[in-house]
Formats: sequence, structure tokens, C-alpha cells
Amino acid sequence: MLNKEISLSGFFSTFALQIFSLKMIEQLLLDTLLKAVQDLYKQDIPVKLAQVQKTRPEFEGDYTIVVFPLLRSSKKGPEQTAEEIGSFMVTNLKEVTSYNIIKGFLNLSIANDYWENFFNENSNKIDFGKHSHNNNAPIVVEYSSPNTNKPLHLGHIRNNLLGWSVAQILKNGGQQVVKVNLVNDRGIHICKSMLAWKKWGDNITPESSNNKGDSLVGDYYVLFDKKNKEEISALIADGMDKDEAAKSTVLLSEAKTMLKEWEDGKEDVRELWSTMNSWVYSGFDTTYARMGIDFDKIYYESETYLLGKKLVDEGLKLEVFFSKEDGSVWCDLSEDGLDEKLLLRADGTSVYMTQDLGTAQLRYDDYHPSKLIYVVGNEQNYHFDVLKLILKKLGKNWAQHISHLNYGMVELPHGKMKSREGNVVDADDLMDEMYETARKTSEELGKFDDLSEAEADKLYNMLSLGALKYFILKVDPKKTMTFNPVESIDFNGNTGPFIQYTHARIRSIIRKSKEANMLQEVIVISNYNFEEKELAIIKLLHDFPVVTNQSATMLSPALIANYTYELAKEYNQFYHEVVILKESDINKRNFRIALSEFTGNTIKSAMALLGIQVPERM
RNA sequence: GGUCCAGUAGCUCAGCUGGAUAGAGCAGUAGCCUUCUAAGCUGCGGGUCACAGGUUCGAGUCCUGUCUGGAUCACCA
Repeated sequence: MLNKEISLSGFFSTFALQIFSLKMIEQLLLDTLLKAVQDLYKQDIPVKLAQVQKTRPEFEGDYTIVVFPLLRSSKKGPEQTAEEIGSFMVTNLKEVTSYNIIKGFLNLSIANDYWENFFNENSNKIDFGKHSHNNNAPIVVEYSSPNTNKPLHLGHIRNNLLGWSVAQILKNGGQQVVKVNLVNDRGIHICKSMLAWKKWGDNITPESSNNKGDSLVGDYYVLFDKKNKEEISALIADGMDKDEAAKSTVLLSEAKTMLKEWEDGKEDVRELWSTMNSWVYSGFDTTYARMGIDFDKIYYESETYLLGKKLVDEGLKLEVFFSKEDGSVWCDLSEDGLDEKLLLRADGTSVYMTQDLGTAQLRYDDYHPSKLIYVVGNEQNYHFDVLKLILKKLGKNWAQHISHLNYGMVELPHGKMKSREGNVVDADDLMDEMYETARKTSEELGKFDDLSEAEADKLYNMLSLGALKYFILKVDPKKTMTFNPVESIDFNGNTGPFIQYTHARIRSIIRKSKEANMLQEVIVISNYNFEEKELAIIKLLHDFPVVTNQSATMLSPALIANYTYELAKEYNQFYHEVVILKESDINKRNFRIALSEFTGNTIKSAMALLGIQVPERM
């Protein structure tokens, strides 16, 4: 039962699929197919057996019906069944013009004027691909959730980009969304960096060291670990057992004392804490702003852990929790196949779970959300299973609305990153490097000699972030991904800059067409003789609303990323195969300009869902 | 050891609820800039979809087992 994906299908089915004024062709084909089976074979078949899919490009046709599952109903061979259904479809659906049969596959061709109508009705819609508002209670999406003892790294980048993009995709799906950050600003790990700074920091500050606040504090966290390890080694050298030594260092006990003092509100500890945290926040703000990540609400654990403790008291009264002799508080989950879980330490200080209980409660009280999505790495699957279980035991029915969007780790070629050991890819460093690559690449191509410094800077930022974000988001969130810092991120092929380039290319066409006063009014086509590539683009554009809908259901920006790549690639082929501005037939020329603009706008909307901006030129 | 996740081309990844001859990019290689941006386009080479069984008209996709890798089972968060 545990660690199962939480099904969102029930909830998200309320997302309407009625996007166009004309009914989606897939649905139409499906309905007619069911009717065909009913008329021809007097049977109602389960929808599952009615398979309508896109025709593979090597065959003629637009949509394919797989007839094998229907043979049981028809009691005839595949060829004959396909023949009968094909004939029924052509007679009963004006959108279907012809069919062909290959083995058990019935390929249907869709009428030109269906595609023409689609184009005519949507090419000028600014909100093409956007779904209408629903009235569901808001969805709270939590992401980022940094600790204030170290700067953001590559793992946070995936988290931030995913969370932000998912929120955007849900909004685009018509949902009200609240973006939330939970800052882990207290706890033993924070005390470690505080202690190290106090001991060896010599009153250094971000200003005095000219170091970014989060980076400075992170250095002391690493220093603590280093000194602590030295102490452990010394203890082992004195003959102490390894595990025993790890628990017995003076440094660790000092950190523990500091945590207790913090919870007791000791003034100098609190003061040092807020000073160092404020350094970190200003560092985070810079990084978030650069990444283009923002939040509607920020929670601090220092403000929610007390509520967590209150819930622990509640649980004790309800007797779903129990105390041990040393005073620590636990929840027994053995009935659910899990162990006992600690909720309060013997000294009364709270742990991760305590805080998360409090935060969940607070968030529920604040928003009464229809869904609480936690964007957290899959290494914490167990934690979230336990969190839900405990909330349920406390009688919180809303716990069922919690879902954990568990994404995979970002691994380096040599394995996992560990902050304490310093082999992390720092978020700021990575963005700096990407920026440098963008600048160098652009300068080599020598296209922007006329741009001002500020304009060039803006462009390099856009391109480097586009490359980084696309690189991360194109991968299925659930999958562990590998990042090789040495090879760095590409700017050619299936990349952000490739798509950005395509957009810039389109904008160039549009600019030129405007300068020449070519296209004055809205284009309406009819009885148009499509080029193959023109139709291919229209069909892809036709898919966009389906893709945005699906990515909202599956909480997967990767679907949008891959779709956008396909669209850009298709456009580039079109661009090379046909002339646009120099086309002598005015109708064709105008249509191609309009199709270009439609494509450009869709690329822009799609990339916006990934948090990637697209340039007018590059 | 228990539980969970993954294994597709040299590398990084697609492959939706099982459907036709498994797709892209990078890297390799051969071409295309006196027509709209070459960060582009067109070829070629590259695969026992970890392995073995099973279910099915049909399996990369579902089931079982094995192998390999990762995560987790903390008085860390």
C-alpha cells in the first residue's frame, strides 16, 4: 500500500476537455466508432476497446482505429471489420473523407476543412492552449523548502523549476494555485553552522568577506562537519567504538545545547540565529530572482513547529501517541506495517515530522485546499507516507488531499552529491557558467554587435536559463537524472536555445512582413491546398491544448518540453522547405506568415509554462 | 535483510492507458549559407529495449523470478 502514487485522476477529471468551439476530433471519432459497433454488430463495447490513435507517419491517414479488439463483436475477420467500420465512419462523419486498411489497422483521413476551421478559429487566440477557470478550492503547491545552513544547489534547482512549472501548468489548466515555500530555518543543522561561525568565524560577515550570505553560512556548516570528523577520529584513535564516537563529540553536544537554548528562547542564541538567517535569506532572494522563481507565501518552520508540538499533545490525549520513560514521544505504526516513529526528542525538542505536522495543519487552516502538493525528492517517500498516516490517526480527514510529487535525484557522473562533503554543484556557480557559455557562443556567432551591453546581458541570461531549465524539465520528473558538469549543457539539438532560436527566427519573419506591410488583416483560409509541412504544423498545434491538459493531470512539465521541441523541429523543416515572404501567391504567403505567427505564439506560451522566456532575436 | 524506484544506441533522454518496421539529440561521418537567422536543414552508421519465463491475435509497455544500480527503514532535515 505504501509509496503508491497518489491518483489525481478523480480530482483532475473536472478539467474540461472542451477547448475548441468545434469538438475535438478524437472524441468525435471515438463516439462514432462506438456508434458504428452498435449499429453494425448490435453491441455496446467498453470504451477501452475503442482504440483511436494517431496514424504513424509512414502510413496514409490522420487517425487509426485498431480493429483487433472489435473482432469479438463483429465475429468477422480484421479486413472485413475494418472495411465495414471505415465505410460507416465516412458515411456518418463529415470530417472523415477516406480510409485505407493495412492489416488490422483502419486509417482514416480527416477533411481539410476540419484543419482549416481549427486554424481559422484559433490562430489569433492569445490564450490558445489555456483552459477555462474552474471553481475548485485552490491547490497548494509547496516547493523549494531550503535549509538555511547552505546555499541552493543543483537538487534545489530541479525542485524549484519543477514546482514553479507545475504551479504554472495547473494555473493554465484553470486551477487556482497557491505557491508556497517552507523554509527549514531551525533545527540542529542550523545550530551547527551557527556554532562553527561562533567558534571560528571571527565575526566575519557577508559584507566584510564580500561573500554571498548563503554561501558564507554554508562554509561554516562544512567547517563544522570537518572539525567534528576530526574529533571523531581522535576519539576512535583513543579506542572508542566508531558509532559511539560519532555520538560523543563535544561539538555535537554543544550544538544540541544550542538547539535547546534556541527552543528556550535564549536571547544571544536567537540573535545570532536571526542574523545568520537574514544573511542566508538575502542570498536566497538573489538566487530565486535570477532563476525566475517566486512564491505567494513563505512559511518558516520556526513559526510552525510549535503548532506541531501542540498536535503532539493532542495525539497524546487521543492516545494515538505514547511517551517512553525518557520523555520522548512516539507514534506506533506497526499496525500499518511500519516502525515506531519519533515525534519529540527526550529533551522535548521537535523533529522534522513534528514540524511537518504543524505546517500541514497551518496550511490547511489557511487555504482549505482541494489538494496539497509537496514537491519533494523521492528519497522522502517514506516520510510522506508516515506524515499522511499520522495525520489520519489524528483524525484529519483532509490528509487524503496531500500528494507527494516525488521527483528523482540529480546525480553527477560519479554519484550522489553531498553538501557536507562539498561535492555539490552550486546553483549560483552553475548559472554563472551557463551565462558564460551563452555569451561565448553568441560572440562566436557574432550576431549581436549592435546590441547594447544591457540588451546583450538580458539575452545571455535568457539563453543560459533557457538551456538550464529546459535541460532539467525535459526529463520525466519521476526519473533520476544525470548531470555532467564537465560536458556542460548544450545549446544545439534538443535544447532550450534551439527552441528559443526557432522563436527568434519566426519573429524575424513577422517583423519583415510588417515592415513590408504584407499581412494587414486576420487570415481566413478555405479550400486551401496544404503543403505537407503546413499541415504537419497545424496538426501539431492542434495537439497543444491536449498536451497542456495532460501535463496538468500528470504534473509533468516534461510533456510540454518534448512537445515544444517537436513543434520547433517541425517548423524548422517547414522553414527550409518552403519560402514564406518570397512566395508569389499572396494567399499562400499570407497563410504562411499567419501560420508562423501562430506557431511562434504557441512556442512562447509553452515555454512560459516552463518558466522559459523566448527572445525576439538571437 | 524489509520496502520502494529504475535498467531502451557510446552518452543524455522520448516512447501516453499493450498495437504496425523501437524514436530524438549529442558524439561519429557525408553534404547544404549570392531566397526569409547555419544556435538551422538533409543523408549515413549505430539496438538481443538488463536476463529468463509467462499472459495475449499482438509485449519496450502487463505478471513472476533473477541480476545490476539507486533510495529508504535515524533522538539528520
